Amino acid sequence: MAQFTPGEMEVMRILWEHGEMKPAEIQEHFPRPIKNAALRSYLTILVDKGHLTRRGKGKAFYYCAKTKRESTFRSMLGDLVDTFCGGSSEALLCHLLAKEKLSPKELLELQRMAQEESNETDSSERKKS
Amino acid sequence: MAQFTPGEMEVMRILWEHGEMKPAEIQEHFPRPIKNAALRSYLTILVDKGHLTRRGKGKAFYYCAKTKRESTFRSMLGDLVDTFCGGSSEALLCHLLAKEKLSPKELLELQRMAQEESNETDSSERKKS
DNA sequence: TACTATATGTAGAAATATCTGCATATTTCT
DNA sequence: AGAAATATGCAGATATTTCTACATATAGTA
Repeated sequence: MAQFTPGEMEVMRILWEHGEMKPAEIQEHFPRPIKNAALRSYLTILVDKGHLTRRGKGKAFYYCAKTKRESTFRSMLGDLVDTFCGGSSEALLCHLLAKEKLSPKELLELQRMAQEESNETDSSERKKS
Repeated sequence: MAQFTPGEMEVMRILWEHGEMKPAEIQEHFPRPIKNAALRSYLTILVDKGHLTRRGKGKAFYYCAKTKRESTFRSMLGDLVDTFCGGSSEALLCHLLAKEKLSPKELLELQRMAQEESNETDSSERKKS
């Protein structure tokens, strides 16, 4: 799905975090110094690719992420799992378990919290019906 | 550290899997049709960047991955965690636990296996001393 | 109105990634 | 030696990413 260049990725990160912004604001949050027009060329490309929307508001244009953070995360995580874990996210889980060195008790507690959170998400999405 | 383009990534994957190969062999394993010379331009760039080594063997040059699969994995996983999990790999673990829906028993078993494997790796690396 | 600050539009330069075509060299086989 | 198959060398075309420079537009204000 998504395949962002490094510069595009920075823009998406900033807009995911802060919501709708105009170029000058994004520029301030950029992790390295960048000229306004250079930044705007990223924005134009991202709009063309359908990852951002743009609307005039007062004097300036405001940009907003259309491609969702979560779906990008899933897509990139999937790519990583395909490349390095033979497509099995259980293998990735295994890798993290080896690295994290949690006690069995801590691990079970983490699992409980994780599944609680995902249930909350599910039920809030179920409101629609 | 590493930051591979899509084409470079394919080459690295193939060499990580198969070891030392010559261009025509890599070409056969490439996931899409690619001309020999196009593939070789990837190889030249990867040698220049220090990710591959090259040595003459018989008529042809053979290429071998110098940048390790594991370190690339760690680096890319780290980037993903920085971008989407606030730098905490525990947050990524949490995400996977929510998705995987393992029973507590299965989870603990997985942890046991994961930590055993990583201990084996540790001790084999310790042979050097 | 004229000045200033802020935005946008646009053309295109520079660097890099991807790919093509063709000439040349080396091995192998007859 | 001569032909066919296999490799390499290299020049450069094409596409994309990243960036620069400058012209123009618009709002607010002295």
